[in-house]
Amino acid sequence: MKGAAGNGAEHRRGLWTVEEDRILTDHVKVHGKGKWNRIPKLTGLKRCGKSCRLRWMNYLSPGVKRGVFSEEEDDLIIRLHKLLGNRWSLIAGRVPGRTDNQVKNHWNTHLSKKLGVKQRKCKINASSSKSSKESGANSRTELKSNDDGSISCRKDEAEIHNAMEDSSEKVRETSTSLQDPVLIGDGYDNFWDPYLCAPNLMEFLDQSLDLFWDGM
DNA sequence: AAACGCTCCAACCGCATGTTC
DNA sequence: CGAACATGCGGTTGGAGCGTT
Repeated sequence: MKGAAGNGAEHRRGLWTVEEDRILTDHVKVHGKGKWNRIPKLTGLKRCGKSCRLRWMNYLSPGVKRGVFSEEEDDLIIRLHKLLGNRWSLIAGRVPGRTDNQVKNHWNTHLSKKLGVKQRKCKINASSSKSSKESGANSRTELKSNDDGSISCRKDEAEIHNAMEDSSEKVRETSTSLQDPVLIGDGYDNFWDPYLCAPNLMEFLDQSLDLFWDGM
């Protein structure tokens, strides 16, 4: 795998064995999810907590669907990606049984080729991990729908405000409503950034999906 | 049969944010 | 309030498996 930095030599790396899977599954069944960093100590697994979490979330969790993606799933992912960009966790949240990693892999290996889409970078979600390293900061922005229906976002409010201001010109030029969405982006001819106009993410998604289903 | 190249997915990394103390 | 720890995310990559030469 990648460089030795990070978890140290005390942790095993690479593919999980059946025995490791069994130990982790047994532990989660008994103790539940969470406190991943304690699992190696408690179980004797020579894996870091992050690795345990990832293995459970992406493979061992009973909710995870295996096997090939159906046409319907493909279609849903394509539409959601058009709406959300590379926000894989959000997309996966709308595709039952699929994880963000599965969706991301499927997009990168199948769907992007199928559609002939260049890997786009979200306007706000600007930098790759490499450029993040170079700049010393990750400018990723994440949308989250809260219980009260509002949207919270992992980014300084000032930056958010600036981004919105920055885009306001496009907003004025291109749209004032959901029926006439905000169009930005480079990979697609048009990209509608929900971040710029949605008061409520899930409501927005539902509306948007409806519009896309109707419009296609 | 061996060597090579390609595809695809599991897993890793670095970073940001959230939580606890 | 700040430090330490825990969790979650997206980008990237190693390598198993398969097809081709």
